[in-house]
Formats: sequence, structure tokens, C-alpha cells
Amino acid sequence: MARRRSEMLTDVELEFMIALWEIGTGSVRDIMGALNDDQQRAYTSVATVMKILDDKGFVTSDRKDRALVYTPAVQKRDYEGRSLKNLSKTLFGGTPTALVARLVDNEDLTDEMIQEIKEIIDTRIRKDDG
Amino acid sequence: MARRRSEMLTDVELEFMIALWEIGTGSVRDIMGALNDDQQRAYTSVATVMKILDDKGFVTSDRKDRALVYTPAVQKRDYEGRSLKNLSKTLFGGTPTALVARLVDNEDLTDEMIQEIKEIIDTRIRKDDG
DNA sequence: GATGCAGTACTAATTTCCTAGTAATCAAAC
DNA sequence: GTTTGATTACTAGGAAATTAGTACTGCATC
Repeated sequence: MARRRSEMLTDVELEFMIALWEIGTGSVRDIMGALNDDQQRAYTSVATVMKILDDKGFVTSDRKDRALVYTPAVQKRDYEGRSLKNLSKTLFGGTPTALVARLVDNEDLTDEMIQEIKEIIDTRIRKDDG
Repeated sequence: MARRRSEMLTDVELEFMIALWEIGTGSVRDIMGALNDDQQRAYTSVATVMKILDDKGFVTSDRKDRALVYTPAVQKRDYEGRSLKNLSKTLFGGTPTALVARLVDNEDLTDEMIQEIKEIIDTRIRKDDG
């Protein structure tokens, strides 16, 4: 039976979107250049995935000279929010507080990071008051 | 070319693990009963996915009477941490602070939630001091 | 011992994912 | 005008995901 295509990006799609978000707008060749060099990929592989991202609505395309130039249709900050909401929903019972609790539970977090997080929260609270 | 099997759970696998985490230990039939009723699934479908989870090392199995009884090999809190680390790495440049910044950026968060989050952080800081 | 029931293992079908090759197109260069 | 080079569209093939059917196994009951 069928699987429904998710509204979340796959690993490779995310990698390509990150490259596109970085350069803002670009052709297949531009995106290839912006990709992590860790894994070599054929030009046509990149083109195929970009077409899929177009089909899925994550990017738009415009023809410039003869090449297609891709632009994100979803902003990075929006997708970040979508990801957090998705994670919160699937694994933390829809409560972001449980997510934060698990996050600060992590031993890897340094005191500096915790302090930074505290400042982010405090700033947000002050902004609400002001 | 090959895809490497991820160390993260797929959507369906996660759904089944959540059911198993809830009941602690159980047979295929127990897990079926603990699943969300939204989607009906055949007994053999559940059995197949449980076997895959066994193969992937997310659960262990023991024979009791004639049925296999499954037990999580990965605790929920560990997988929560793994998910957060994964999200942080792939989308937030490996900095959990950026993740929190985006989280509290969300308009959906109520003042109460923000306060709760602040208390979680403050508690963690006090624990470090003490 | 034959039959029936529950459960597991094996197999299968369909879809997506990922990678990349080949063919077609189209402009530029010779 | 023909060749060259770049790009896109189409195609393909293997792996994983999702669902589920069929066959086999083993215990219990008649």
C-alpha cells in the first residue's frame, strides 16, 4: 500500500535546501557549488532532486538564459519552526516545554550554552512586557 | 547507489515505539492494542515492523509461551535526546541555543509556556551551582 | 493422531528515495 | 551550417518503507 509523501524534507532534500538558503538563489550548478564537499554528486542527481523540490513546492524555478534558477518557496526560519513543531508533536506530546526539558538534560551542554539559553528566554519575556 | 539505513526511526516505527514505551513490554497483540486507533493495521503488518525494529536494534525480543515479547532496547528519553541532537546538527548548525531561539520565536507559545521554560532553565542552573 | 488456533517467518506489491545515465534541446562558436 | 557545450527531461535501477497475504510451526483439544 502507498506511503504518503511527507511535508517534511528528506535528508538529501534538506541538504540541498540548506545550500540554496545560503546562496539565496541559484542554478543547479550554483547549488552544486554550495553543497558540502563531503559527497560528490553528479550534476544530473542534483538537477533531479531540485525538480522534486519544485514538485513538492519547496522551491520555485525561473528560466534565466537557458538555465533554471531556483529560489526557496519556504524560508529557512519557517522550516525550522515546522521541524520543531513536528518533533514536539510526535515525540513530546505537543508540549514544547518537555522538549526544552530534555534539551537542557543533555550533559553535552556547557554552562555557557545554558546561560545563553537563559538570556534568550529572558529577552523574550522582557519583550512581552515592554 | 545504496542508501544507508538511518539511526533515526521512520514515522511508523516511531509510532510503534511510542506504543511499546507506553506499555513497557508486550507482544505484537499488546502493541496493536496500544496503537493509536486512527489507522487500522493488519496483525502481520505490526509483526513485520516489530521485526524490523528488532533488526535495527531498537527493541529486543524474548519468547514467552509461544509469542515473542518485545522490550525497548532504547529508552524514550535517550531517543528524545538523539532526535534533538539530530535536529540541532542538521538544521541549527549544531548549536542548541539557535534551536531554542527559534522555538521561543513561535507565536503559538503562550506566556505560561515561556514561564515554564524559564523555570526549567533556572532549575538547571541552580542544580549546577549546588 | 487429526484438527484447529495463534504466532512467526517468508514473500510480495507498491511507493518513495537516491543516484545517475541517456536523449533531447538550444544557443554559441567555428 | 555543423559541431560543441550546457542544461533539462525522461528513464532506470537498487534500497528502504509500508502494508499485508500465505505458508509453516507448535501447542492444545477432541
